[in-house]
Amino acid sequence: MKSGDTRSVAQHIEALRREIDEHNHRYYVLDEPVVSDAEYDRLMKELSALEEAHPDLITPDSPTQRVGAAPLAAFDSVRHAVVMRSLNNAFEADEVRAFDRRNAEGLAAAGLLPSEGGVEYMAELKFDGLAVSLRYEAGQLVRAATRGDGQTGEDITANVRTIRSVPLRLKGSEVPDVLEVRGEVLMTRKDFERLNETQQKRGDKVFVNPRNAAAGSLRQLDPRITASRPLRFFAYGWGEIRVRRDGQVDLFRQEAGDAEMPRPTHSDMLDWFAELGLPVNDLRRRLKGADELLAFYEDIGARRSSLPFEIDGVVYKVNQLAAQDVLGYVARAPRYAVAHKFPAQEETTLVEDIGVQVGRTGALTPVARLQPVFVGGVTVTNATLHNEDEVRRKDVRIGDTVIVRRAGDVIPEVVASIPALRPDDAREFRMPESCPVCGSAVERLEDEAASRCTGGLFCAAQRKQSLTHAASRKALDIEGLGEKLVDQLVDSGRVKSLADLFTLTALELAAYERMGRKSAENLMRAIEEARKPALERLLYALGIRHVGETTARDVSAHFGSLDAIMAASEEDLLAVRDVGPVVAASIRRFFDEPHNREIIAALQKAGVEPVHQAVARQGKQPLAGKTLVLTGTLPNWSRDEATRHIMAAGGKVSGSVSRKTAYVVAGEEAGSKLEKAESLGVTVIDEAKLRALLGRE
DNA sequence: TATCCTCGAGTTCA
DNA sequence: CTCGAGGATA
Repeated sequence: MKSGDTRSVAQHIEALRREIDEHNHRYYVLDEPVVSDAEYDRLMKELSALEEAHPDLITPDSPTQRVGAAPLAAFDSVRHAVVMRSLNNAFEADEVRAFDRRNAEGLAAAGLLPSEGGVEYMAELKFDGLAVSLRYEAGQLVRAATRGDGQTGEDITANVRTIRSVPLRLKGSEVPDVLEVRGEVLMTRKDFERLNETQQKRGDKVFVNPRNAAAGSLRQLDPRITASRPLRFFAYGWGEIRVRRDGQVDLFRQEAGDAEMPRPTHSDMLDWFAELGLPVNDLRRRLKGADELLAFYEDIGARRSSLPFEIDGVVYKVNQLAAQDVLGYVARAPRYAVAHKFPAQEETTLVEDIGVQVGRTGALTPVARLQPVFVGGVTVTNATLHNEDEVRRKDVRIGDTVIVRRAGDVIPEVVASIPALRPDDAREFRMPESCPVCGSAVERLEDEAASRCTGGLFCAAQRKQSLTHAASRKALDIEGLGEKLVDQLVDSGRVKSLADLFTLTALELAAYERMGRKSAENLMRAIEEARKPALERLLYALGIRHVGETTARDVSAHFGSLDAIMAASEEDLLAVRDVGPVVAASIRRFFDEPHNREIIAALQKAGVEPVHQAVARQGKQPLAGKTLVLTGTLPNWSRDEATRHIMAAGGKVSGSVSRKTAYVVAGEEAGSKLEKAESLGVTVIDEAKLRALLGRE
């Protein structure tokens, strides 16, 4: 081969590499690709083919060489040229104010008077991932290491090379001779979920959270596995830096207090990293004084759940590097920076016991009694475990340490147990064979997840729950009949069924605890109003299995009176839309039960008479035939109000998003339904748009 | 029969 | 909100 040929091939290869690097940068770092995946693949193929033909021209920084290394036996340890420090934490606003005050005083004492508006800071996100250090020499990525104890970490170069957003060589012609970049490796929530889906399909281990998934992926001895995991990287700091100046190599080490860094402020440094092609997160601000820092914290906190990745707080750093040097370090952490943490969304705690609750339908629900733990802003002591299978699946035992979460939602959830921390005397949960409240037999039907108490209304727990259900807002709406009072009424034997409620007198009520004359009168008035319920409300209040709000409404509208419903055969019932064999049989069985007939007779005797409201509301029906889904908190309407308005306009409100959903109405702190809507391409509107659709401004 | 769409039921803390 | 399960539909 002629040497001229080789040079032109080498030039061609280099040009291809530059082009691919640029596309990589645009795709993985800037998130704005300019070529199709197919075009990108074509370039990669062309490069591979050329390299295959000229193996001598392969260099380690070639984009084809991300996954090259063979599996390791173990990780080598690496000593960091400059220690990787940790940050002091702040949880309260006062601590942040104190931090700002200390900085202002410290700088003033050194003659560095803060500018107008206070000390300048760089505020950034605190990613919930793994801290790593990347070492570039002459622009080439030569080493990547975990944080370890701060002095010494593990060599994870082969794995980090597979992370697409980490450049194998720095961009630009003036790269530093040495640059140690510090940053965080993490996984986005979406990537995490997708990874777990494939893991589950393959029967592989499912990860508890994105952080663990990222940690597990980074600690693979086989880089090919890491390459298949969707990891990301964000740069936020640095260790050793050497830059050539006037032909001389200058050494810059922040900790040594060296005079001049390549750029004078922390934010300039991050901008410089971005110019070198390193991923730097956009959510960073230059701010002045404690008030602006706290406002940033609030703002990020409000957006936390909608960020693509998990963060556990924000970080404030004094922006002037000269000022950072003046403030210096205390013990392991810099004085010029602080991590302002959000309340943890996930915590570990101890399962002290697993109790059992009896629901309205007799379902026995295991509940983990937890050692109180502060998660997501509240102290959690109980968490449902749903059913026996769930306890098995999560392998939660009494005495276990578990991970507890309050995700997007309010309700605490046991995410997983940590078997490694299990004591020898940990006990497995056994579903009791008899009801803990009434002692009746417990049965679990085949193909059902729930175990049920067979005691029916003989069981005090079920009686109480059915009364509470009947009094609830969507049923008879009896205000003032709370859990405590129901307990007393049932325990005293005064109220055995729904009908007994309507024979109560104010005088009688006053005898119960915490029942003054005023409360008793209010309750009597609420009971009085409940004597004329809409038919669908009464039907719902009866608590027939499989008959909820919607079915009660459909059945009421179809038959028009309680007598007609009671007289309907299973076949008649099947004619109602959305009523199938199971629901029809359940309704028929309820009214065949002599005890239930007695209760209804007693209700009628007590003057309870349902009215069938003709809902034949004329007028405009702009949402006729449309299904809407509500999520989050609307600015002016409650969920119920919005539902009423939508129904009045002929629309339906459903609880879950599907392709048939016409609109998703999203308010503040919208949850997973918003994401689902976006993935299905369903139109998302806000309250104002909904009002416009309803024809009211 | 499989798949999608809804509905029902249970649930925490302040 | 999420899961389980019933009902409708292809």
